[in-house]
Amino acid sequence: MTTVPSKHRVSHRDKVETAILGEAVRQFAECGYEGTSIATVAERAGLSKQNLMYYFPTKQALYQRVLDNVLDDWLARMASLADPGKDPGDVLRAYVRAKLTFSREQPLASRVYAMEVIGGAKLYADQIRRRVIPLLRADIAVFERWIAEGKIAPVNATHLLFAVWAMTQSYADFAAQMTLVLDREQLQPSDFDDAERLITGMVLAAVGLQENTCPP
Amino acid sequence: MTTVPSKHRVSHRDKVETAILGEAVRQFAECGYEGTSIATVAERAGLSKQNLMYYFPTKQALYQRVLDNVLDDWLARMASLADPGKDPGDVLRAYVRAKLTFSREQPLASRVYAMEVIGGAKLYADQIRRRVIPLLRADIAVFERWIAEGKIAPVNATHLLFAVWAMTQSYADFAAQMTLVLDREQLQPSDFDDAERLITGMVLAAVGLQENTCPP
DNA sequence: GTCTATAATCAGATAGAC
DNA sequence: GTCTATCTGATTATAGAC
Repeated sequence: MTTVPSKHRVSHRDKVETAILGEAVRQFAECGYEGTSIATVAERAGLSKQNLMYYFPTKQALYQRVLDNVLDDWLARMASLADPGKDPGDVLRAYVRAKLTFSREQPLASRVYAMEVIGGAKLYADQIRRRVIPLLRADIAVFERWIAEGKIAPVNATHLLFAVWAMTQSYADFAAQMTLVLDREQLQPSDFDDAERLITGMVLAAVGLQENTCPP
Repeated sequence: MTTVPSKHRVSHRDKVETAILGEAVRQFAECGYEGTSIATVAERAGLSKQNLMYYFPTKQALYQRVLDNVLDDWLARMASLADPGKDPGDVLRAYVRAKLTFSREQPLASRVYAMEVIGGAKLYADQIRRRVIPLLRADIAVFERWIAEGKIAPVNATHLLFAVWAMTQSYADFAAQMTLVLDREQLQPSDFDDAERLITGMVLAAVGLQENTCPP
């Protein structure tokens, strides 16, 4: 049960767990929870199924750990971006950029989370309630305060956040369709630059911080 | 193999297939392809698993039919909305409304499609290439023509379409998370009204057809 | 078209030697 | 910690009577 304290900086257990989790997030993202077999994950991580189950006693435990890691990473990037004291334009730009960076750097993580939510979040609703919703509500409250102070145009703050979430998230989740439209093997850095420009422009125009005009 | 021509307006086969497909789309949306068992679908549709397999010889055949129906419905709603001769504002409003209506009326269909794309569209990439991409490309071309004619502001038309797609689609796919934020059992008609107002406002502001200003 | 019966396979999980 | 061996249950799919 307990582990002997290791003198190595990175224990063997950590190394093996990292390898397992790296393959697990890939499989869960591609095939979903039920479509993923722990035998496949084990094989690609370079160990036997039985050995994997020494580190993660059940498939659910593995899945929960993957989701926990996804959420940890995401929360670390997104926490306390929205500060009512900062400039609204700066915050909105940073917000879009941070979410888009997550989609670019951790597309598999994004897809695992998306699949869980689409399926109704039956296994993870409680964690979302506890860890995600408060953050989203706080962000919405900041937007609403700016509106009350007349710093941004009076839009529906909740749905504005939904919109930002959706637009940025889709560059991970719907990448397969986007690459078909763009006729590429995979999304390029320049695609993310284009996305950031367009989304930022949309959001700023929506809240009255930027004017997009037609040429006369 | 072949069916005797029926004198009934709706054949027995049609009725049974409709019942099966109705449960199948629900199961595939909730549990994904691998997570769905045809035995469960059959039971909820009121027949035996073996009987279901008389109508759909394999699980894949059932899944393909579900996806085909999803796409048929979506294409019927979205085809030829973007007409370069029409008023850009009217077209964009209609586009947002049509996609949002689909998310409200057919959330399960939307989720099945989303899961397939997130997983890499391994089974359905060809159909998407043949039936979806041309439509999206045509829409993009219309947007670009309006830009060239100076009718809307010069934004990246491709990513504008991605944005509209993402924002509207998310009211089906991410409904589970939205209801947690909004603290509701399920999304209400008023939520879709709010969404339509915000998204339409964002899109029109982005292309310079509407000014959103802060109060002074 | 619907049923009973069953084949064939594969999954997650456990036991125990080393 | 890692291995061999095995259990148990579920799943897709088929065969054939009626």
